[in-house]
Amino acid sequence: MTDPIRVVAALEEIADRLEIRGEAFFKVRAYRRAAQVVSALTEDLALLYQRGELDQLPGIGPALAQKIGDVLTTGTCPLLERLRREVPGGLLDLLALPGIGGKTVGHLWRSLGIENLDALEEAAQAGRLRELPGFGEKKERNVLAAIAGLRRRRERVPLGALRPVALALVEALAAHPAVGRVAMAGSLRRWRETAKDIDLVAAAEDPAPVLDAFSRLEQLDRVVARGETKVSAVLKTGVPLDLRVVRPGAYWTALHHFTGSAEHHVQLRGWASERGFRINEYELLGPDGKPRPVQAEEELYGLLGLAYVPPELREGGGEIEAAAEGSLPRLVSLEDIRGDLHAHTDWTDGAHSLEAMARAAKDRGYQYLAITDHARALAMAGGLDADRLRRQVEAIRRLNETLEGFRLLAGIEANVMADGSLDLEDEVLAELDVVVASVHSHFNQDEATMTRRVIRAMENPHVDLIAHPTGRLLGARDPYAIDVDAVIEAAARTGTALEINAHPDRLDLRDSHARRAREAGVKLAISTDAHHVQHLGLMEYGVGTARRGWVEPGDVLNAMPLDELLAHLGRN
DNA sequence: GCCGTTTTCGGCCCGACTGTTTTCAGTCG
Repeated sequence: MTDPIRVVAALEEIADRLEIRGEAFFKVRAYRRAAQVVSALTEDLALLYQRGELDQLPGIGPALAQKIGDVLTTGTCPLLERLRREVPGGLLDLLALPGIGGKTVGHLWRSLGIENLDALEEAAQAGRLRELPGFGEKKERNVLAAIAGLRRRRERVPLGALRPVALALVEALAAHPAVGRVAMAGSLRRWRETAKDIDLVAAAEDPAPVLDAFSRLEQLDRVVARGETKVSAVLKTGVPLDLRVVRPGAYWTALHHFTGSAEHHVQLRGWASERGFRINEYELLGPDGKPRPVQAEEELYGLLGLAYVPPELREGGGEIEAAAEGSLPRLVSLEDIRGDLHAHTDWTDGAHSLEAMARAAKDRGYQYLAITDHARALAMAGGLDADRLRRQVEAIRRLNETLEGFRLLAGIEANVMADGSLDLEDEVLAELDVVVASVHSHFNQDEATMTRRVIRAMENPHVDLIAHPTGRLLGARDPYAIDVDAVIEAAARTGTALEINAHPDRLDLRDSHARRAREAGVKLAISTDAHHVQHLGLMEYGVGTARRGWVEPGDVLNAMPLDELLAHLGRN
């Protein structure tokens, strides 16, 4: 039986290809909507199928139920296969270009015979796009810029796409009887926001059977190189991957070596050599030239007279000096997090009810969850106007009476309009526990205008924090032009917190900005922006990013217990 | 393609913006 994720992917692919083919808008939307319904499902999709209850789901009738059933049992369906023959796959890449949608892709294909990114780039460079109705020179330039941006982003894959894959591979390896220890290394272990490849390190007395078993894993597309201790392969998703298998005695030095970063190693080896030590992939050699046994990474640093440097800090950003003088931060961890300050419900574009979100947060051991649905300017998401918001606040207050040891906070994600005003009146905002403000429109303002706009929003005394302050979508959209340092300065001055949006497609603020913010004394909120109960689990990505920014629990708004948080927000 | 105290056809979350137009199509959230 196929994974529900495959079903969602198939429905979305059908929608994309139908749209390119010029199919009726509402038909396309029916497939998109079905994909959303399936992905938000809390019941077991396969079970619903077996009971013949798929067409009970909202937006799913006999035709879609049939197709979902086909995909569940066979991995595909006749319509999808036909569309794959009729619509070139290269056109799907074009949909990822900002400013290009299904209709335009269809025109480009039918009028100019463009079937992929390269052909589009060539046509734009040759000035052939402006021949199309609705196209001009400016749009042609925008297309070229969009292609360049897409290429730049695709060199590295967002952490959120690779980490689960790496964890699954680690799990598969750990199950092998010959494997002692195994872990992911490289930039994934350092929680870097994107990665070029997956690095795994394992310990085994005899590497050969482990390498054999690994080479046969179904996730691999092909093995590129195979040596005594190493396999290089490419996953079916096209991501390169290295596994090294070393003898148990060399595991910790190998893990450390392959965790990096290169810059950290350069500095660490410099420090070590000044003290007569040498470090390589397999061992730590003392001033006497003899290897020192290393049973953990802590020991490696300890033998060199340094405090343990967590992987997230190993970037050559002053961590060696700090480890030497004992001034490394006590990094925030998942256990410090007491709640989540940015979440959506089915009152707007979230998948689940207030109660379901509250229960999920409570089950995670949280003390609180802020409901911050979209405000009215985000019309497509069903943004709340003052009346509906007040009704939601009432519903939250009522629900709180039934939730023991847990509190839903009534909030809003207000839109920062083009001029920096908000799309709800101050008197409404004053009734809320927490006000999150964010930019969802006019992304292409110049830097000065955008910066003034966000700062004006922070100057509103009701605004508690700015969500995803730079607006980027990893691998999809560059940040808008904004002077982050000016925003940090204004945040410090106005006492406004800045969000580290934990969604792995955002991670915004990014690590380096988070570090500058905390140094300026700005409070940070690590928030998931959950639109689904499962998104609450993305918190670890935000924490990873915060750790890379040297963030301590005391810097984090949602590391505060409820009463302290309410006092900080000025609401008791 | 789905759906129905607007019920078997004719609707289907909506408003702003952009780049192209001279009244609008396409995109975005």
